[in-house]
Amino acid sequence: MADRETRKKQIGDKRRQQILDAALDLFAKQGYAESTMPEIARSAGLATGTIYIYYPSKRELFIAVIESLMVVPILNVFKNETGENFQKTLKKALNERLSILQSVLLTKLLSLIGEIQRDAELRAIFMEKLIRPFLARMEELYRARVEAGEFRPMEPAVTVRLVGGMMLGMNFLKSIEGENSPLNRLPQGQIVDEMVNFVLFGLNQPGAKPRAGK
Amino acid sequence: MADRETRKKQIGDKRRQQILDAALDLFAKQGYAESTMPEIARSAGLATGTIYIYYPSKRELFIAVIESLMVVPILNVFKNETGENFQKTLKKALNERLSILQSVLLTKLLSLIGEIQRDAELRAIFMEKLIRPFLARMEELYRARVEAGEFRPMEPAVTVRLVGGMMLGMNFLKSIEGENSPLNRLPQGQIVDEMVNFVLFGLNQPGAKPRAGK
Amino acid sequence: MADRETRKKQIGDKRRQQILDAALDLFAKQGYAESTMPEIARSAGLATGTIYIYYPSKRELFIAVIESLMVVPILNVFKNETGENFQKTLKKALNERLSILQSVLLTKLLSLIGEIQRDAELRAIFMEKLIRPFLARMEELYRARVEAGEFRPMEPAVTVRLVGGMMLGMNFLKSIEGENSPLNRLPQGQIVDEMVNFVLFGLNQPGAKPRAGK
Amino acid sequence: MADRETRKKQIGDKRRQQILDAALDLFAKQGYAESTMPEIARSAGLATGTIYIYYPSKRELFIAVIESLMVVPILNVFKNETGENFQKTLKKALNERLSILQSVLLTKLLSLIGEIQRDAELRAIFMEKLIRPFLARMEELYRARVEAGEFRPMEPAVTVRLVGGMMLGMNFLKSIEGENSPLNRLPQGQIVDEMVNFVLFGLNQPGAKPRAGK
DNA sequence: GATGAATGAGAATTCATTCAT
DNA sequence: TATGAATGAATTCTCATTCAT
Repeated sequence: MADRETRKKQIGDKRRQQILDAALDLFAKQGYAESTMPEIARSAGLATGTIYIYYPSKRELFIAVIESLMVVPILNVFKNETGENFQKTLKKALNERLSILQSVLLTKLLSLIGEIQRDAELRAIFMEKLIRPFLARMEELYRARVEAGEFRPMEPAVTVRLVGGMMLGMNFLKSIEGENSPLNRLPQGQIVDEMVNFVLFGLNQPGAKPRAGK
Repeated sequence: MADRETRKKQIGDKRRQQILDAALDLFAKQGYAESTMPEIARSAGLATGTIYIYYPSKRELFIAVIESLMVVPILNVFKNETGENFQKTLKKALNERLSILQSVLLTKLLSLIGEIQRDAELRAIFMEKLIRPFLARMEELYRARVEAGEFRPMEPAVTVRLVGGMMLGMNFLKSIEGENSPLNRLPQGQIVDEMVNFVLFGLNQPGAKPRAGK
Repeated sequence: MADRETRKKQIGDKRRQQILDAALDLFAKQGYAESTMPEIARSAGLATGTIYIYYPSKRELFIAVIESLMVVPILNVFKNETGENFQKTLKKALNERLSILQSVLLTKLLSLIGEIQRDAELRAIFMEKLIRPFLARMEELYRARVEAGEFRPMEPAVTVRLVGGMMLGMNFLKSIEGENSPLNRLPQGQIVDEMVNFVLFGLNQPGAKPRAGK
Repeated sequence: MADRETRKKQIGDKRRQQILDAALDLFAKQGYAESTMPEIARSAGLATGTIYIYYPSKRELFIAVIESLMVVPILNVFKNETGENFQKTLKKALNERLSILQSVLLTKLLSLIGEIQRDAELRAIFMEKLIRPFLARMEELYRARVEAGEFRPMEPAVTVRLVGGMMLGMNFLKSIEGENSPLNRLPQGQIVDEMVNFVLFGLNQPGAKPRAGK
């Protein structure tokens, strides 16, 4: 039977994954250039040469690693939200999925942003597979809300980059602050509440009278 | 006289700057590991050995480069704003200083974020010299506005990371999108308007009736 | 019965030959070091490991390849020639057998001469199995002709190396010139005629009066 | 003054030569693939990395080595010979220059013939710089002798390859026989005499009556 | 101070050989 | 027997750093 074949393929897939996992860890922790093939191999529990059976070069391995990050569940942050009380729904959704934004994967991705940005091929992959779909999905949702009369009409290109950037940027700050970030000392519920309120209503104190001119 | 001394020192400073400039350029364009000392030297118009007169090692040079970025005028984004019509003042300020956020320096800094993040010493410098002052300055301004009754009281730690992250994140998106970013096709005035309105009032359409719960 | 045994042996011989053929091809085309075992295996339609069942190492395989070349029909170039009109006989013989000298095998052998020369063991095999018998055979024939009064008596050691070297050297030149060799544009009959005439009578124009000494 | 520059250049040339010498020795003794860069460096009294300052890769070094062999004084074997007693002149010339054919350089060249033959670029260099000029020079001399009525008219393309091949081939045989070659036990004068006589008059015993046909 | 040739440790990659299946 | 994935020693090449000039 093709049992033998199947088994072989499975082992191959397993090896590939083994290597990918080890490589992602090391690349994220030490950067691309500072991670050596023997190191990756050791970390994957394999011999150096074995990696080359599955990935023809360090660069190809890196590309595979980056591509594996592109399926990051970031896109799921915006699943279709059509609850009735929109504010509540949003909070619920964010509460459920904020962790996605703070996932290990996203942190690893951020740590490799430099390498991605500097390499044309990687940048293209990153744009096509992650950034564009992410922004497109946001824009779609935003437009729907505007049509529903719930959101103010703004330039969508700006809006999605403001909100999307906010999510990425906040996560980046949290990630670089590490353990010490005050965000770690606040209950997630509160953070989500503040986020939602900020996104919906801004910083403005509604009753505030515009300051008088001189 | 100490004229000789002075002259010497000036030449030294000039050399140091020459090297720093060349190194920053290359590090930002190619990353730390991919930039070689001979390359940096050539780009600075010097011989390889000369660099070692001013910086004891490639790593020290990198640290100096990163430190040179820490004086980035980012902090000036929030100079004291106490105009009377607060919204107008903010717009004026942002219009003047948005370019700071889109400065070449910030782009270079972003491209080296990975290297900074992975190195404890650099991360500490980055936090102390840039992130913390930046967030502290924002927090101070925010608190003042809250006391003035202009801003809603929120948890300041969250607020500043939302707004600060938004600014960084939007800039990052713009930078990674490159030429193709739609933001490049909008007049800066409009972008600033949208930003300010978003920060002040959020996405919410004021008149919208909250959707009825089931 | 030993039928099973016989069958096994036949398969073994076939495998051995398969491998030998593939290896000879590759070694000749790319050299020893540049030919890899997986490559040889693929070219033989076998798995890498299978080669090691029949040859214990790459080196042993190479030796076997070289030995297989030692049975090259070069020796037959000088089968017993005792026709009556000696010149005619020689031409006929050469016409029949010149192709031997231009055989693919000899070309392959020449391309591996370097490897053979540099390895003491291979050099010994080459000398014992090919060069010495070849020269010995020539010498024997030459001596017979001298005794028959047909050839001038010369130092046989020199004579055979002159004539043998001529045949090898001409073939080498033709082989390295490849397609472009003018020899390819002459009819073989003419070449043989010229060769025989040269070997028998040299370059000298019979009637030429020796130039007067000073 | 440009003294400094000159000095530098001289050192560079010296290094280049040092490396070339060591590389030629090793390549000839062990072959291209079997000679390692550290080995070559050690043999040249330098560090491995130093070689790469002067030759960008092992292959380039090899090409330089082969090119250095192309100036081999082989071409001088046929300097213009126009003495009056042609036979004497030839003997004298060969006596003086036979050593050229047996030079170390030619031996080294022969040992690398395989590598040259298998590499298109090297083969082209070899043909252009050595084989073609060598054959052309011979042809020119041969034609002159024919016109002078001293040599029989034959097809020059064949003649030069016969005589040239003879010289190469005899040398090759001597080289592969090594110490044991009987040629080493004969006085060079005798060898030259035999060569010249063979080339001029062939093997034929002048008085021999052609054997009767059947 | 300035130079850049020299160094050699360290990295990526290859491939003969082994061995579990 | 036959297979081909796994191994790791060996090879080429790079580059931070040193130091004689």
